[in-house]
Amino acid sequence: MRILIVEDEPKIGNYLRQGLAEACFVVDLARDGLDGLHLALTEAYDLAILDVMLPGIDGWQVLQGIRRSGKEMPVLFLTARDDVDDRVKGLELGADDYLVKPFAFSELLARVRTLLRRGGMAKEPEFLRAADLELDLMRRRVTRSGKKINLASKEFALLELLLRRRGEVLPRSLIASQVWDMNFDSDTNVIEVAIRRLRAKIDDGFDQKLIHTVRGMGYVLEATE
Amino acid sequence: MRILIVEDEPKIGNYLRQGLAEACFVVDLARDGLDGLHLALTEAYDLAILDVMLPGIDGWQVLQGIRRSGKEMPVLFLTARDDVDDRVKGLELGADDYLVKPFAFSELLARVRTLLRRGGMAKEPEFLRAADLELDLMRRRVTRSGKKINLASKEFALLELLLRRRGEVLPRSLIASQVWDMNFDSDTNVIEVAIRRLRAKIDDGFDQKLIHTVRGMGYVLEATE
DNA sequence: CTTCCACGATAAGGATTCTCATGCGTACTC
DNA sequence: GAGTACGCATGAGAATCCTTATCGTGGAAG
Repeated sequence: MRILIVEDEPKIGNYLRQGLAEACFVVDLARDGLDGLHLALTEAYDLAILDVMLPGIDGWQVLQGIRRSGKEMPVLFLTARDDVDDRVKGLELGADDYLVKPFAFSELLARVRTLLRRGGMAKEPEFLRAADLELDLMRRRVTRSGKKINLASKEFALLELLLRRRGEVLPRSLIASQVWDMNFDSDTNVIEVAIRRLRAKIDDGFDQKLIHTVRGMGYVLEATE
Repeated sequence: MRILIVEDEPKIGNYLRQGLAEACFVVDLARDGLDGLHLALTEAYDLAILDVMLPGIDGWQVLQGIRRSGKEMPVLFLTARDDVDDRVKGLELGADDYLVKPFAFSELLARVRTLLRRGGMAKEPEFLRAADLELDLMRRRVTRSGKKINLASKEFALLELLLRRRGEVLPRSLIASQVWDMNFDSDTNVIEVAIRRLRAKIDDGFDQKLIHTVRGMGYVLEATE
């Protein structure tokens, strides 16, 4: 699988190249937008990773150039934390996914694999919803009935999992593996505690409870009444 | 690559099978020692993952049976946190690596890959040392001049990295990627803070400092005088 | 030699997350 | 129906880790 990286910061670029090479990808690295676009048009890649902020022409323009040429490989955008609008714009222009800097390499790898598996079709959704609860994946923000709710990172990860598999009863083992990178320790109740904290933030004070306990099975997020 | 798992707890066994299958390994799962040994002897595996506590014959006996038959594939042991002696025994019997339950799946995967890459030769060391500092990888314990030092997990990971590459100057970017799963955020000083905490525990109060700052480069652990 | 600046050290504070202890409710047994 | 065991809920406390702010120091430039 061939991947094109367009990234001007040498530290990041080299790290990505090295990390992806170790994961058995063939990687080309371009240091600016022009080089990147040129490579993208003359070579055949299965995926492109574009930084938004680039010297010369920026990531959007590279993306536009790629799409105009008719190339359809999936594109993953790298954006700075604050430039939310950039992210929206990138998705509108035809990016398939985005990643906010700073990010964990494992996160990048996971997304790269996902994009390659499904060939770039079916973009990442931007929102997850259930009843009046809304989770904004891009902005990493959560609201219920329009009211902003602040979630810590574990809380967010847990809610994201519950929402992605809304209606399914998720056993603890699954939750542990997804949110905690797996932990077979039975003598801990981190999950209960985390659920408790999450409930306090998204269910307490609301009539309609969204998180339900299924005794002996696990937890579901459901908007049934 | 074919992997044999011998694990009686269904939760763990299934999870391992699934996770390793997703990582493109061919996996067989045995629920007890006898089945496991039988499979190990009749089929050809590139690696075996053995739980110590098993119904019927235990993990050591399976290992002994494997070795007696002349099979040399690498063996990774899974042990409970408390049974330290078990771990030592396992290594003496010819295991190549061990993992303490509970563990992160990513950790397991990393070790599996390492073992497969080097074909099981060259066992994991049990200790890392520098001057009078000793890090016990199995017990996850650290002593200096024989005095026990309690380290938090990040501190331990950092010290382990420094010790594994003792004498090398490690740039921040490397440390960040290894200990923090990479983080390109420049406006944080987590590393300095972590180094500080680590120094407080292993260098403060000792004449011979082990952690040295190399201005503009990074940090080294060295026992030079 | 002095000044300035970048880099690192350090302290303090806060946020997050885990552990532990305990309470409650449900389901099962007798 | 009473007793009991188990699973989950909850609260309190602590450990760990990160952020921010400030200070110090070494090295380069003038």
